[in-house]
Amino acid sequence: MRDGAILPLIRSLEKRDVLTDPERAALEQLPLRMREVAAGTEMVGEASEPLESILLLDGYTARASHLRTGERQITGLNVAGDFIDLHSLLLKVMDHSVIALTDCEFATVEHKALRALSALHPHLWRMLMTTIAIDAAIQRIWIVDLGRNMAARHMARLMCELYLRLEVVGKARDMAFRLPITQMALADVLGLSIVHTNRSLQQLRASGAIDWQGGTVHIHDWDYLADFGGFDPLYLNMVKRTR
Amino acid sequence: MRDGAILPLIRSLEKRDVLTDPERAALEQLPLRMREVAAGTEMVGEASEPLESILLLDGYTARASHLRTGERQITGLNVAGDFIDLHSLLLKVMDHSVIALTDCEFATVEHKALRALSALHPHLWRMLMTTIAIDAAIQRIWIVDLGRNMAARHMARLMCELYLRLEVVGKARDMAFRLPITQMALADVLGLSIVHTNRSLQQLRASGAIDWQGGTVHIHDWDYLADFGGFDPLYLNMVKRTR
DNA sequence: CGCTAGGTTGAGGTACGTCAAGCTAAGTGG
DNA sequence: CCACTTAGCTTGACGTACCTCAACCTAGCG
Repeated sequence: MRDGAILPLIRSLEKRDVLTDPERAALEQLPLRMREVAAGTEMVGEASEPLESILLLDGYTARASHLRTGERQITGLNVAGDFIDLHSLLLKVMDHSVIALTDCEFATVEHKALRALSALHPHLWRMLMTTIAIDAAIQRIWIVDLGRNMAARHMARLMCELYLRLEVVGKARDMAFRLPITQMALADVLGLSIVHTNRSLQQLRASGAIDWQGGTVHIHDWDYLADFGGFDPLYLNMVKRTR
Repeated sequence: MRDGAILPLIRSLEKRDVLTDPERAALEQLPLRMREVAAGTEMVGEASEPLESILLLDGYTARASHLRTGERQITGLNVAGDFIDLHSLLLKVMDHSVIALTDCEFATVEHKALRALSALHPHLWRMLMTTIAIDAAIQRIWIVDLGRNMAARHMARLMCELYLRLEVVGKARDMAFRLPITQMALADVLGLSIVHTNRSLQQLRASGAIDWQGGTVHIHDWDYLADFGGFDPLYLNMVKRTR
């Protein structure tokens, strides 16, 4: 499992730009420490100051913030291939926690090793910085959904987004993907109550656009789903651009 | 006006880290093209591919996304000293537009010049990348507010955020700052209707926490405002850290 | 076989939105 | 100097998307 562990990241980067052989080699030679955690584990605590970044290899993690009332809002979802908390290298103090929504496999990389990478491979470093900018673009879409979209449309767009992000790293195909999380977690993504999340989901099911059973989402009508949710994949920047 | 134009940016960066003299000089020697626009101008269009980045010197700009229904959601506010669309250097295609909410002074810098900077001053470059990460942190707070906070609390937290961000660049002091934007613009920030924005504002006024007249916000009771909104400035990363 | 986590449903409440009207202040033209 | 316009703010009445509470259902598990 150690070999090829970094493949999802490479796939994700190559969706947007060309990796040279030396860059690819540099990534493959990054000193990774392989780890696993069970669903529900807090992987990085709020206000902590990590000395390493996390590369997610399998499963789902969430960036979560907690209010004084005990409520929780998830501000980001990460999938295999995502370099979670690359930004902890820049910001030092975590303004949120990272939680494993499912059982997860991941690798940790010391900040030291990443800084070395930045010195030796400036273009590769720029590609990694680009992933931070893409995360920010995704957050902007979430802001639009939370501010101006009805629950079911918000859910529709999220499903479109997840499908494309998972497809890039080979975790989704044939209009289906694993999503073994609870409706409570989804509610915290959408900023809804569990009850209303359930009802919005039923609305999508009733429309024939998707179903979600046994932890697997099937998209039956992509065109309808994307149109209903107002999904435009531009923000995911899944276009290869020359350097 | 050309001289010292970049001062707000320098102030903003020095709030978080130390600038060496060569770094400071490099910033001051950036080839800037000074410009002004009137309130309401679209400064960068959605789906455009800018070849320069904008450094805001005075006024307010907003990142805005439009829905098919014609509704608008503002996903970010920028103040003097903010390097807007630094990320356009990384992402190429704009996923949103940038709008002047007030009359604005700004400078444009060619991407070419910024790339040169990245090669010559890697640490300075990291500081600029850090501003992207901070933007993302602010967006996460907005997601939390939109998802889980009542309108008046959301507004309270926003006012705290704006005060601190403006104070860093010398645009706010004595618990007051200029905010000559319309309630419609504020509504698009908060994801509310104009009517409800107005009523939430009145609630804050009635509580004695703030008032907002003639385009100037006065914070009468910071402690109450921060507590009511659940404001914790951690996410703004306004702490100087050694490199 | 009982326990538990998670999903589903109904009933009633609330924080919002929408529509419509009236208000104020600044600007414009005669 | 005054009518007129216009953008923005404010208020009331009413509608709705979503929340809360509470119950029940289902499947997995010790």
